[in-house]
Amino acid sequence: MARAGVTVERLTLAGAELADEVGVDNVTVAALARRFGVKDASLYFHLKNAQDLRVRIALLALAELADRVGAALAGRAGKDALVAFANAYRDYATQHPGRYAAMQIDLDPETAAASAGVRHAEMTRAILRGYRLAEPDQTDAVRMMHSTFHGFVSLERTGGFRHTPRTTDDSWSRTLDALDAVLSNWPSR
Amino acid sequence: MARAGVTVERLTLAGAELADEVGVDNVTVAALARRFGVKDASLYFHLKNAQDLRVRIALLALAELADRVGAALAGRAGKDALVAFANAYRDYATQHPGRYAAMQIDLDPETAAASAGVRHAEMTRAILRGYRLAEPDQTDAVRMMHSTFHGFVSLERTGGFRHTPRTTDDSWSRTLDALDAVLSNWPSR
DNA sequence: GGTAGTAGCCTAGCTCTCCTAGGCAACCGA
DNA sequence: TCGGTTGCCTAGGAGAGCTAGGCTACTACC
Repeated sequence: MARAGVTVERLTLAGAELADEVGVDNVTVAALARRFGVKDASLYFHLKNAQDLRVRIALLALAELADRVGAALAGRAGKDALVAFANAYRDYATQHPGRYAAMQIDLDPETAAASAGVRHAEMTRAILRGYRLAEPDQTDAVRMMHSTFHGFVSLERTGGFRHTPRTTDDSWSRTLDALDAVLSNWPSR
Repeated sequence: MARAGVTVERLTLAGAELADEVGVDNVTVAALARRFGVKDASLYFHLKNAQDLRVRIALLALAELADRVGAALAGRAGKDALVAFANAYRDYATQHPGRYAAMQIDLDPETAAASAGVRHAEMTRAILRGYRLAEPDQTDAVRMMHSTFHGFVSLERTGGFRHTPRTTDDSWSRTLDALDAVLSNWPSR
């Protein structure tokens, strides 16, 4: 009997594609096995369990997004960098909704610390260099920025903005203007 | 045989409690049936299916949150109203993580239109009256506000801020200051 | 080039969830 | 008091998650 050539890497990638097609919640070990023409039980040789698969997809997505954001950020500063970061972030979520949703699962601390999430944090802080914020304002600003990006993208995905006619692209652009404005003029205590 | 007295309302409430205890994803028809001392199949007399249950929990949560926010907003205006709204929102998410997570599920348009989500939108717009923003800035500001709240609360829940020592309460407070500042001085095109 | 060991897949089978079909008993109104 | 409806039941199928144990293809080493 010919071997299917299954590896954890191929499983994770196929799982990520599956997530983008049918949503993370519908990424099952059984469906993935079918995609490889293999029995579901066979995948437990490569994966600890179903949650392990989802965590791997999340880590892949984090790394991919960090790569994209890093590339978008190269050679830019100030508002230019802010907009590039934000658009790379939003574009990734739009093109890979399943991967983006997978990123939101709760990683345990050590896994999170070893993930590309750390690179995200560094890059977010790098943007703020253009705005000259000292601690603890910097941390607060990083958190606000991340909240705005994630919140907007997340609400846009789940249809939270659907009831108003205005295009989300326009609101996104103006939200970035507003974010730039408040970062440039961070209110003092 | 004595009847258990199961109703859709009681099921929804118990489902919401279950969601807060074990997470929305673990709210199963079977677990709910056990809680009522009844067979799982019996619940399908009251519920269409498992998704129906989750939608009902989401609608309950939306209504509860709208009530809280409405109460918090009474007699307030300007930044005072903004902070009251934001804290009511965040407190609800903290006290009812399962309900809050349930709120994020994608409702179909007519269900959403009939939900308390409409009241949320109205109240969010009401806050902005204190900031004197005209359309389309108002819509953009509403979206940014909602994004910031949801993003912050959501990241806080999933542990996105865990890697930095600063307390999230402090960052939250400063984020609201920043939001107030940018709403007071909304950048023109 | 034979063979021992391991890696990669299999079948069988358990539990759990979701859901349907069909049955019976408790309650309610006429 | 006697249908009719309501509320629960049992039985059972499909699919997901996962374990145990077995067979086979490849690899490495002599």
